[in-house]
Amino acid sequence: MDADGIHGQLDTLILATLKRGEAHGYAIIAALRETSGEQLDLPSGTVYPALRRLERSGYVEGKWTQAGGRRRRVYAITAEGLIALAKGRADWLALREVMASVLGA
Amino acid sequence: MDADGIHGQLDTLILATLKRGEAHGYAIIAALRETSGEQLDLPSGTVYPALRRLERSGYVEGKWTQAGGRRRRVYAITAEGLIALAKGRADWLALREVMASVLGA
DNA sequence: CCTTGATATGTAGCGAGACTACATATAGCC
DNA sequence: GGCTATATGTAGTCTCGCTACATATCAAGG
Repeated sequence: MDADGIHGQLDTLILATLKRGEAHGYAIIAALRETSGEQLDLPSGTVYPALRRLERSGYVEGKWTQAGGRRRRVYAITAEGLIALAKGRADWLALREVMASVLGA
Repeated sequence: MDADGIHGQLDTLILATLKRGEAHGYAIIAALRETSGEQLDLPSGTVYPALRRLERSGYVEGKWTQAGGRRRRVYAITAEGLIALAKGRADWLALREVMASVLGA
C-alpha cells in the first residue's frame, strides 16, 4: 500500500509510532514499513509536512541532533499528542464499526 | 459520527448501499443512517456531489423518476461499480490490517 | 390559507490532506 | 569519482468532504 490508502489516518500512525519512543522522520518511515509488514511505504513528501503540521499543533516536539555529520530532526510525542492519539484511535474504532455494519461484518 | 470521519470511504459506503438495490440520494443518506445504527448522518452537500462523481466515473447510473410531483434521481450500481466496490472493500481491509499492526491489535 | 417540517436535489466556496516531482546534502562503499 | 543509502525539505496540484446556501414539492396543523 502506498500512502494514498491511509485516508486521514496518517497522524494517528505517526503518533502511534512516536509513542514507542522518539524518532526522526526517516526512522519513522522505516518503522512504519516494518511494523506494517512492508505494506506501508510512505514518501518523504507525505511524512515531513505531516511532522511539521503535528509540531505546529503541539502534538510533537522536534529538536535538531547531529549523527556523524548528518543532521536529524528528532521528534517526541507530547502530552497533548497522547490525547490526540487516544482520540485518533477512538475515531478509527468508530469508523471501523460503521464500515463493518455497512459492508457486512 | 459526522461525515468528516469517513476519510475516503464515502464512495465505498455509497456503492455498498446501492449494491442492495437502486436508490435516490435522500434514500441513500437514510439507509446509511440506519445501517450504521444512527452513527452516520451525511449532509446532502457531501452525498450529491459524490453521486455525480460516481456517475462520471461510470460506477453508477442515474435516471430521473417522478414520485407524486417530486422528482427523484434514482441511481443503480453498474458492473464497473461492482468492481470498484470490491476494490474499495479490499483497500479497506488492507488499511484495517495496517492500522491493527501499528496501533496494536 | 399559511406556516412549518419533512422530502428531495443541488451549487459555491473553502480548507485540509496527501500526492508527485524536485532540490539539497552527507556518508559509505566500490 | 560515482552510486546508493541516509536525511530533510519545498512547490504545486488534486481530490475530498465541509458549511452554507438556494430551490421546490408535499403533508400536517393551526
